[in-house]
Amino acid sequence: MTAHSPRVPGQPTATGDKRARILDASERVFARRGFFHARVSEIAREAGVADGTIYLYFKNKDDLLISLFESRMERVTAELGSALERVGPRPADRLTAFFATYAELVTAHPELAEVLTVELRQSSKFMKEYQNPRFGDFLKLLAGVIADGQEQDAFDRALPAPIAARAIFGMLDELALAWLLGRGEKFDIVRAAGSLGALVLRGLERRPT
Amino acid sequence: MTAHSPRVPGQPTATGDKRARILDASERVFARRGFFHARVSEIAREAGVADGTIYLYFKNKDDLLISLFESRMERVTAELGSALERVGPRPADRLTAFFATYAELVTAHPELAEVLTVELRQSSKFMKEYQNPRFGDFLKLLAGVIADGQEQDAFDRALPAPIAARAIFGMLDELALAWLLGRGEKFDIVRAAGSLGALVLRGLERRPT
Amino acid sequence: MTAHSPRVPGQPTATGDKRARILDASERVFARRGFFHARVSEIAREAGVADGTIYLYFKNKDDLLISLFESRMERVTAELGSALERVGPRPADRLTAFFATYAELVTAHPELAEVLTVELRQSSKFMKEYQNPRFGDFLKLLAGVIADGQEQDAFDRALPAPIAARAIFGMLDELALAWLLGRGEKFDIVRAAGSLGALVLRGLERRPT
Amino acid sequence: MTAHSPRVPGQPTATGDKRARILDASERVFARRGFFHARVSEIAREAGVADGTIYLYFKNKDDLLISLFESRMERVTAELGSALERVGPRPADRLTAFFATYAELVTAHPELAEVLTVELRQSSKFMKEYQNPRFGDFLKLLAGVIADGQEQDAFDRALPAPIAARAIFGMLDELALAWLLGRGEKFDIVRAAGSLGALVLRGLERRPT
DNA sequence: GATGAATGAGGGTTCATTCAT
DNA sequence: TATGAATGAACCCTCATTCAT
Repeated sequence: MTAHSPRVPGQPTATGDKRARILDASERVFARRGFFHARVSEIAREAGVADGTIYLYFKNKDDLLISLFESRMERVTAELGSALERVGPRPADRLTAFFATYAELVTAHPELAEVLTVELRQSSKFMKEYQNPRFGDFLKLLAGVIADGQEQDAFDRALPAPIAARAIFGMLDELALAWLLGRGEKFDIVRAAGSLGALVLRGLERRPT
Repeated sequence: MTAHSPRVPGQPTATGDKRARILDASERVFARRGFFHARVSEIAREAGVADGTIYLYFKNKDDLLISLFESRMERVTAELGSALERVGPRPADRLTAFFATYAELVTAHPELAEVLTVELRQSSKFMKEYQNPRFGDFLKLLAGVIADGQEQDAFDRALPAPIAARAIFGMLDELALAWLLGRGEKFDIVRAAGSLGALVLRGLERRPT
Repeated sequence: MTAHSPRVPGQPTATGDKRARILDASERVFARRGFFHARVSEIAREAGVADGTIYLYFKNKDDLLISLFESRMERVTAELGSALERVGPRPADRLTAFFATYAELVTAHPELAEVLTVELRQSSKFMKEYQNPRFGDFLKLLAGVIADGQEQDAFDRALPAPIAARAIFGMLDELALAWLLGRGEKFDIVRAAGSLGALVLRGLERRPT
Repeated sequence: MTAHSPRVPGQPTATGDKRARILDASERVFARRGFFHARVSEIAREAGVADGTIYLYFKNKDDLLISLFESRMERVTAELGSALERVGPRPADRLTAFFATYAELVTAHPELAEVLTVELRQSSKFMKEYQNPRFGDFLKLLAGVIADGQEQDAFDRALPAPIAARAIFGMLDELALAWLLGRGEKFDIVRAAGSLGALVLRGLERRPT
């Protein structure tokens, strides 16, 4: 590590470490309070840095949220991508794996889910200029599975793949929200996602005549 | 309606009219700015009343949002309810009508959709104590259709009806969001909802063996 | 009672009755909340009239306080005046009676005492233009007793009578305040006033050489 | 005092300086407008700080008033305490010094007197929970002088020392108020306090039979 | 006279952001 | 880089007062 640490993207540096700590803290605080009720100073305290330090790594509070989305959506998409690879090329298997893996991610990272579920939507509205490219990647991954199925004549073509992907995300997202808010009477989200996946698959699959 | 409108208790009066104007204004302003960025004074100006007047009808800004939800969800549920009645008793028909009617409501009332889609979620988080009974009614209507289908052996029983209802709402909600934000490249949401409804129906229906 | 009810000062009229109810209510509310924290609407509710009605009898909230002072100080001065008359002409007896009667008034009308003790002072500052003539009468009554004693060579002349009167009022006022705030551990204010009166009398009386 | 003032814990620092400036400003503004009419922004302007800075040092406007009381009563009690020490142990001398010093403090710090005289009373009512420990210390100092006199058989025992102290404070306080409000026709408060002190002393002293 | 719904000015307080150290 | 004290714009809400009925 030299005095002028070279910024290697994706490589943790001293700087990168502090940046990551701020992102982790903001994830917890946004999950706890929501974006608008979260205070920058609380994030700073939770990250163990001074308030001003946050502004060395992020332009402002909005940028912090956006950066958090990008960071986390990137991870989520990567995780789902490798899960799909593991199950092989068949669209039906991949779609099933998508549902299962998404549900597992939610249970493993409820704070992440809380932020993505609630705040992503908020932000997509009041930051219309922000195109959220990582969320686009996520949708493309899902749409790709569906488009593959359609091209292979395994899936019905009535619904354009991007719209189907969007609707499926809506299902999973709402399922996650219900699970997150239903503290106490929590249902089994992994099982529910499995049934939902089966339902969607049946709905998509072309019937042999 | 005579010049001296009779005071029928429980019926909207001159007072009810002002309350309604405030709710209408808040719907537009919340849709435009989002709840947090909306200023009470802007709602007042848009409603043609003084700032303080709002506080004669609503406890505070939060209560205004909650009241807006209750008012609008009640309407939406009523609208969907009568649409379901019109198509008769068959669960498959009712489910199809649900998808179609929801999409029509979104196109007819984009501001309402904007508020429900984006702010309902926000509020369900930061007002965890608020149980949102009207949204519950909405879900019950949908869950009832599914439960009926399951009882009549028309629909698969793998997924509990309330969870299926929740997931379907998520689909439609996300579809609405995509449509609302996709200014310019707007797809046909009614057609998309139709295809989605068919997909879900196929997924739910028990296959003849 | 004719249509234009003649305003006979000091005579209760239909109007006077409502005015009196408002004054009574304001006494209780000012005592309970203090002038600044008292709300006009609370006074109206307590008086059983509409908010606007108060403005038919009083110019504004300040005027309500001033009118309350005048009304109550008039009563207090009258009460003290007749007590002094009952004990005869001797300044020493009259001074003693003043202390005793003041203490009795406080115990009999704690709400009145609360208002006079706390709010009179506040108002004497922020309403410097208001000369408070009834409080002047009150002080004159007391100063008169002292001046009589001085003229009769019964009391020392070192202190001008108006200043002595003011100081004595300060004593009694502070005593009342201590008694009012000391809920629970209340001392016997009548006895304390008696001792204080004796102390002041000894201090005032010219010593036989 | 070196250029780099050493950080002695408990000693005023740069921070302490700003706090003191806010307290000084609030003293002037409260004296000028009264607590309720004083605006926080006016205090900030007068202190040469931003509005928000006040909230770094004080919880809210009420806390500012309370802190002002504590700060000033502490000073007053300290000043009176050292004056009493200077005149020696005799209760009669100490009581006389108390009257004189109090009057001198009022003339030297009229704004302080204005706040203590008018606002202390107000606050003791609407902040009943606030026990005002510094005012308690002040009263204890005075009560101590009287109790000493009573123990030494120099003063009459009819009146409990705390009540006598309270009454004497009432005298001085009312005297200060009359002096402060009597702009233009100001009497000589130091002389008046001297006469009053003599009066009280005569009243307290046990007569040789 | 009496009402009370409506008004709207006013202000305490918060908190994202800055910058001297 | 890092700090955190200081900033000051922004805003929700209160409540004395008015006036149409």
